[in-house]
Amino acid sequence: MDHTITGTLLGQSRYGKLATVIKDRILHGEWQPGQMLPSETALSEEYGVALGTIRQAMSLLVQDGIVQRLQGKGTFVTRGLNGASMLRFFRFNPADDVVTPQSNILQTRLREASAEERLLFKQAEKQKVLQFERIRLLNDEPCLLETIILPLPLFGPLLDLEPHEWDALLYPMYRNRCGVIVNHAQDRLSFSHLNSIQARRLKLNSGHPCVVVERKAYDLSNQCIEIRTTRGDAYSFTYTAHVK
Amino acid sequence: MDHTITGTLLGQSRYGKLATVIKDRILHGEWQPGQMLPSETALSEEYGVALGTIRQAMSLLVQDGIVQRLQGKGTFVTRGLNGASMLRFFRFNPADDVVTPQSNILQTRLREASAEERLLFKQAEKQKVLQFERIRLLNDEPCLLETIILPLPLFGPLLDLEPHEWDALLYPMYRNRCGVIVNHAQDRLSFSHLNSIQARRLKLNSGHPCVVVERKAYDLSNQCIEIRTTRGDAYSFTYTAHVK
DNA sequence: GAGTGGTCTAGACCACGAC
DNA sequence: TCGTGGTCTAGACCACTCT
Repeated sequence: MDHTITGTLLGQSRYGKLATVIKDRILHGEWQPGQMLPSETALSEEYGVALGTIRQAMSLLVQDGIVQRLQGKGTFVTRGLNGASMLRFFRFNPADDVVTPQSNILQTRLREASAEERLLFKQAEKQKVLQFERIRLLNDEPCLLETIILPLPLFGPLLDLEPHEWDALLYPMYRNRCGVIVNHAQDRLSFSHLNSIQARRLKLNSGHPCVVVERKAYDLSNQCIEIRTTRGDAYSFTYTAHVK
Repeated sequence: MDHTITGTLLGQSRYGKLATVIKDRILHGEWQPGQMLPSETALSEEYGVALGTIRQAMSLLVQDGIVQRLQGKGTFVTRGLNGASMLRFFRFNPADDVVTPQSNILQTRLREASAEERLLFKQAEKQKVLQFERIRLLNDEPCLLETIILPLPLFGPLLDLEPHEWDALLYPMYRNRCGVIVNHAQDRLSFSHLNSIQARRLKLNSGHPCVVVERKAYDLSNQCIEIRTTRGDAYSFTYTAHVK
């Protein structure tokens, strides 16, 4: 195979070009999530570069979170985020952290995408989005209320699901049913109050203080594939950030 | 000079040992913040290792935030955090971000360190701490209320200062007056309400919702050197976090 | 033992900054 | 022009995993 790196990608080092080329091959599905990439030596021969150059390219992909390297085993395409739970912003149960909360899908509806959503999702004109709400429960007590918006036609396979067919963890479900890998996300936190409907669902009083987490999730190619708004009791809010 | 890397640091790669050795030399003040380290070739000769090995050691120090490398210029010891402002958690003025808020020192007092503080600061028995409050203002309007605790004798040079002699930015002041470099910090966010004293100082009502940021700041050797608690209007709170 | 990534070497040349 | 870090090569050996 002639995968020789040409000079078409200007302004980059050789390993930079290699990284983007290999990334493209992954995005085109040449190697599926969880699968092993060719070994360093194989790639260095295929591209006609030194081992060290391949290694530098690979370390870029590791930084991007696109591949994962394991000594003695190989280099593997990432499976993306899985838990990435909103619970990391809240502390509902001081005792156990490892619990996966239950999930209740409340209602799903199909609607036209707004202008802003079409822009984020890079949708064509008059495309639709799938919007639904769900409640997450710990020990049968509601703790988080989520509104989730997904672009069509990418998430078409979810249209026919009954509420009880949804998994408790959405991101692995996106991968299995729609082939979508969630690679990273952006969370915006702010403070607000629950309206009466939200309050009833969380078994709190109307006007109760809450923290709002607005998440935009992206796939391997930096395409936004989910908009999620999560509300939880402000008194349960706790978050730890590391500065530089 | 015989700086040959011996086998005394077990379980590490050669560049790992080199990194800790060079880090120690920095911590012992051999090269001051802002100064240039010896070049790669000089270090490789001094330690009798290949250039690439020095480079790997250096990239570890870059990751640690201890040095900064500039092509064509050299490798420099970090000057640490400077602004690192609490304003990044709040949005008081949609227009301008670049403004440095004014600073008002309210009161300073010397007191015994609590057990927890002695532990964090690694203080000897019966050491004291310097505690003070300050208000930060934007356009002459108070926006943040801070309580700051510093260990003695490290921060002794600040004991004799009059309130007006304090700088608006504390971290550069720590460096200049006490030789303390703030390298990283841990912020813990939660939600609460202002008591009557806090409310009066922020010109808000008692019981007004607020966000509390509890910060622990550390120097180059991972020693905690400041405990800071900041309160601000919850309605001005906004924070963006990147997930993986 | 065969195959993987991790470490290390001893060179070479390039890109950038300062003088 | 010189010194700096950045890139690249073509080897070698080590540590780990699987079978």
